[in-house]
Amino acid sequence: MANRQRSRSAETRQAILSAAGELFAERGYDGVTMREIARAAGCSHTAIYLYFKDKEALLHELAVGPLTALEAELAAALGDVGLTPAERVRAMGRRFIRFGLTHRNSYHVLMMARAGRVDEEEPDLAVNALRNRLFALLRRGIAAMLPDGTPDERVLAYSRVVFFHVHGIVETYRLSEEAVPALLARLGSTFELSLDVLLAGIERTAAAEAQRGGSRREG
Amino acid sequence: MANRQRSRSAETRQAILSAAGELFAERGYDGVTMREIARAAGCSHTAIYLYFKDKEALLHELAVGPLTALEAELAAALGDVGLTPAERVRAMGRRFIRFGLTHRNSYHVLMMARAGRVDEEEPDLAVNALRNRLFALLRRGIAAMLPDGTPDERVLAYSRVVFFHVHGIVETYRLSEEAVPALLARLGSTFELSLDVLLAGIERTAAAEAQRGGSRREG
DNA sequence: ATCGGTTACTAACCACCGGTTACAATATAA
DNA sequence: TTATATTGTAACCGGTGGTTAGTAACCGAT
Repeated sequence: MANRQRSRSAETRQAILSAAGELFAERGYDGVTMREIARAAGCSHTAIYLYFKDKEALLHELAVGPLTALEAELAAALGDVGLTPAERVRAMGRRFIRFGLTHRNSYHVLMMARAGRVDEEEPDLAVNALRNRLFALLRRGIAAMLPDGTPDERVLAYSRVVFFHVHGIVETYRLSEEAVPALLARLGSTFELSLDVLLAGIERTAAAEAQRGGSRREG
Repeated sequence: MANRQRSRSAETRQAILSAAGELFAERGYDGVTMREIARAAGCSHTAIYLYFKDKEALLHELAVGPLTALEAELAAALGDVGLTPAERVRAMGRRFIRFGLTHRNSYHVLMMARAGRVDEEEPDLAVNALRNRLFALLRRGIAAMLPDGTPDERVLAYSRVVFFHVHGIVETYRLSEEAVPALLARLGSTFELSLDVLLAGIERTAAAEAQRGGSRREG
């Protein structure tokens, strides 16, 4: 049987993936060359192209796992019935921030996936679908904390606001040399304050909006 | 006299700067090569190294002007006595966002300037000083809208929160293909909502904090 | 046992990058 | 006119991501 060849191939593929994962995490996507990955994986750099279309495809494949895990985390936060709607959004924000700081390369893939690619095939689509699902989870969380009957368009707007905020936090420290635990020890309370401000602001603004809308409907 | 040479040299230098400015704005720093800049400037790529240490120094020199203009804009917003403190912070946020979206490369320089460089000389320091001054302006704006007697440490924390937010907006659309006017037409009201949420959240959170602090002091 | 085809892989190469060096042309000062 | 800066370039360096032509090992079938 062809098991011998098959497993050899799978091992090489896995070695490439592991090596690339470690190196990307250590020094970032641009800071790592295909030759380095190959050296760490114990093959020539051309062998990588047998298993992955190009460097970016390698990164994409590495990102899908963590991103799927993030999706599960956000879904869990969204479904936590022991929390108020606002607390659920806070939990989602916290997890999103922690994820972004921990899996910097995966986060980058998530953000940089071009929305409207035509010429590509699978991997970009997978990431795009993932991104849409993540944003949908966020929207559901936001919708639950807004007054009943808030129109979809407003839910979308508030979701964007939340995204801007947490994305800003992640981006601010994405390239920091500081390890995540140290970063959270130093700035965790600032991040919490940030979420405080965000949620309080949404509640207040949305309430004012609802009141305006209500009185306008009455008048 | 040496005017002939001097002006020739100045012209070449300026041609390089103009070409690089246009190309960077069009296709981004990484998307442009020194050879392209040289071609557009009408010289060989090695000539660029006569006037600029390296590609990054070219970008830095291009960024100093716009960043200084931003500083003036923020200072003007901060000094606008016709506005309430919160409105002044809103004006600063608006200008910061517009700047970030309009001068994407300069913005990038501002954000990426490594804080603690040892081996570098002038240009990095200039950008760093600029960044510190910009953040100081923001802090003064925030301090004015917080309750009297808010400790510096809290002012800093709230300033970070504001920065996270506006930075998140800029980062979200930094790589968008959309032109700035189109972007603002489509999302300007979302950005305004975002600033609404941010300012309302700060006021509410800071008030709650002050009350806690006050009652604690009283008790 | 061996032969043909598939699989797994690589050496050599491509065009290009940012940056350096050794050298030519020209304008200026003496 | 001659010596010296100034201004510029061609050729090169080590490196990149990626391609291609070719090889060695394995596999199933005769």
